[in-house]
Amino acid sequence: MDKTAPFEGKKLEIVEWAFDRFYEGGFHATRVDAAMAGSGISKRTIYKYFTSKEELIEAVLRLYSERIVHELFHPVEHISDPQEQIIAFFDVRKTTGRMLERGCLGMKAAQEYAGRHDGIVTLGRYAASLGEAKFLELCKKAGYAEPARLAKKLNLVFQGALALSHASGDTAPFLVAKDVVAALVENAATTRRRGAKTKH
Amino acid sequence: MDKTAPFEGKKLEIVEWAFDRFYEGGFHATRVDAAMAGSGISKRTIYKYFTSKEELIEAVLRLYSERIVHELFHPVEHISDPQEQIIAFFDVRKTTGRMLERGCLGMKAAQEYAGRHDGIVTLGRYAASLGEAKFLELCKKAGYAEPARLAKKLNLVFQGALALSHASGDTAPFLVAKDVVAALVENAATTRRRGAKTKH
DNA sequence: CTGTAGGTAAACTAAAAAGTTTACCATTGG
DNA sequence: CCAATGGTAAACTTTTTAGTTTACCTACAG
Repeated sequence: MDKTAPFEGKKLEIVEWAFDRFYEGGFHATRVDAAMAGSGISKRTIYKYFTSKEELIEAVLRLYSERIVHELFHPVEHISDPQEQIIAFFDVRKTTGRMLERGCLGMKAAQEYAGRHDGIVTLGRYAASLGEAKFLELCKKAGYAEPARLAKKLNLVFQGALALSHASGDTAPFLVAKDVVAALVENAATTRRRGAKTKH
Repeated sequence: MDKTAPFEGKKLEIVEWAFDRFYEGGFHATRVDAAMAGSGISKRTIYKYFTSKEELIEAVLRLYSERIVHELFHPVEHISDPQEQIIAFFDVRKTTGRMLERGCLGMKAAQEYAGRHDGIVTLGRYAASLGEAKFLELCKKAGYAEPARLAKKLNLVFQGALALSHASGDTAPFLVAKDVVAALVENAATTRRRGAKTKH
């Protein structure tokens, strides 16, 4: 079976359960037993579908990438104006799930396994890069003067909100982030309309 | 001896060495042996000064709080204008050490030990809160209209830059952050001068 | 010279966690 | 009914790691 294909049946069930446990408890700190406790899934079954804890973690990170798209990007995709879409992205009421208040799992993985497991690090970094890629796409579409620069700023604010929401356990930092983002994109739009070029 | 007192002698030497190792490798992922390998300090000595790995980690977090003050706050303290001090804070050339490109150790600790070790979580959260407290102090001093709100924004940008610098391994995100911060404080200053009130 | 303080190195023990094996159970198609 | 499939539960083995013990080294005060 193709490793990059979406998971199915029991395998999906395992990965979905493990996803939440690792997300809450961290990878090293969450033991395989603890990760599956309460799921009704036996350790035997896990090792039938995965050769090691690390392989299970890789699967969790693939699921994480999918969920970023489905839970964060998809809910605002219908907004045709890219600038409005960017702002709506930071409006927690328009996104589903609890991913915003649990930090970036990709970064967590990349940090925990830096120098220890390349596959995990690569998948983690990839997931963590999806945000900036999406912002870049939207900034280009909006026709801002320096899309790459603005996308980096938006991603910075996004990562900050993610980190602080994680620390505090609620999404209040996203309200703060939305303010900052609104100022950034409105300023970029003004600059664009005036045809002026931001000097640095 | 007072636990909150700065460390001395051998104890300080142990904590300083462990600091870097835990910072690089994470707490759970870094074993006590691995943490002290190459230091010339034996495990015997560690357990003479600390009763457990967790107690050593608490000491590391106390050192981290001290270093935030010494390496991040102190180098810009001489700047009398609070607004300039805030901007200088994001100028990586004016800060010492490599703390900016290794993420927030306090957050890392609080996340890894959430629900596992209260002392570590408390110390981690405390260290992570020092930035916002400092920003709040400076925003008040500068006389901005909504100091708490602006301090939250600045902290958000700071945490974002910290996270991204950690992920990329260099401090380039702080250059991006500086731009965002400059826009934020300049806008706040303008608003203050005009006596206008930002609605939201 | 000698013993005490403070340390290293490395073997050891105990506990925990990864991964395996064995025994068993439930469903389903023939 | 019965064999095959696909799973649970729990005991087990192996590996890893926290923490301990033992033996030894070095500087130095008396």
